[in-house]
Amino acid sequence: MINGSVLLELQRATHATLQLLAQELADLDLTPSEINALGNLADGAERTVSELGSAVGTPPATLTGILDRLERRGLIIRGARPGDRRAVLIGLTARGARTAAMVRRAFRDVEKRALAGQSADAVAAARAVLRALTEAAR
Amino acid sequence: MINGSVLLELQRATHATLQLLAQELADLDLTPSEINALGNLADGAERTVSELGSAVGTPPATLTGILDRLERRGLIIRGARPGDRRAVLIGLTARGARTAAMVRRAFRDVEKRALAGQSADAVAAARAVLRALTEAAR
DNA sequence: TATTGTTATACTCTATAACTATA
DNA sequence: TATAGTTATAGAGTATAACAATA
Repeated sequence: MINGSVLLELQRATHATLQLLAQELADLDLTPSEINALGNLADGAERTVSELGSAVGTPPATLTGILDRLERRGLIIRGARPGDRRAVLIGLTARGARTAAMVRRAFRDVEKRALAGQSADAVAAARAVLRALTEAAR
Repeated sequence: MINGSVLLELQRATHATLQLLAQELADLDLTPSEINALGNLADGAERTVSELGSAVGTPPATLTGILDRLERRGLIIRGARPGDRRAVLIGLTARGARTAAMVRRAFRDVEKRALAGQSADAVAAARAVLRALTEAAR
């Protein structure tokens, strides 16, 4: 039964949750990609463009535009990586960190609400499956 | 740990598998959205634009453009629904059915390969989690 | 009046390849 | 030569609102 395909369900869930997140964060005026980028940066660690790209799943060329907008809005800064001046380190500004914290909270809220009826084991299994799918696609 | 967020892993897995699928189906020259639409239509059942839209997770206005291209390429046909001439029924052409079958096979291949190391229980749990996320976002 | 789908608009995302700077 | 990132280009996806046809 193709409509029970894990991949179809995966895409359905992604679209649905991204729209919900964009709604909940409507005040911040962020696109799905911007939400995704900030969600990944929310831990405060700096990342190169390539590293962030592989975390969010978009190629560097696409990320450039997304980062341009985030930088123009004062949410991130681009800096040089010591020892390799080709690489660009992406970091959050103070304002970006506050925004990212709101994004992170929205993530948690949606997860908590959506997964309330699921056992911890089921969620752990789901994570493993998601990671396996991601790994297989490299 | 935010980078263990289920939602971040969800988006990562979706991006990664969609790119893999587009690669494997490169000969068909389909975009991710077209792959998603054909994957949903592959069971041969006709659907209205709204129904297909909620299955793939895109609003009708977006779907119109995707369906325009699929129709121009002779993969789908738009027909009227008996009894309600507002609705448009989307069906596969013979050629579209063959293309959809290839899409479906690629889905199965990717799933089989990616989930080889996962137990049936884990996959079932993952499906349940995906459905819960989808449901929560309605 | 409400619903279904399409149009219109403006912007964002995407792939690809060419380019610059650095290694 | 290879790598990191940006730019350029053309096309695809998106949200929103307005619209036509039908219910």
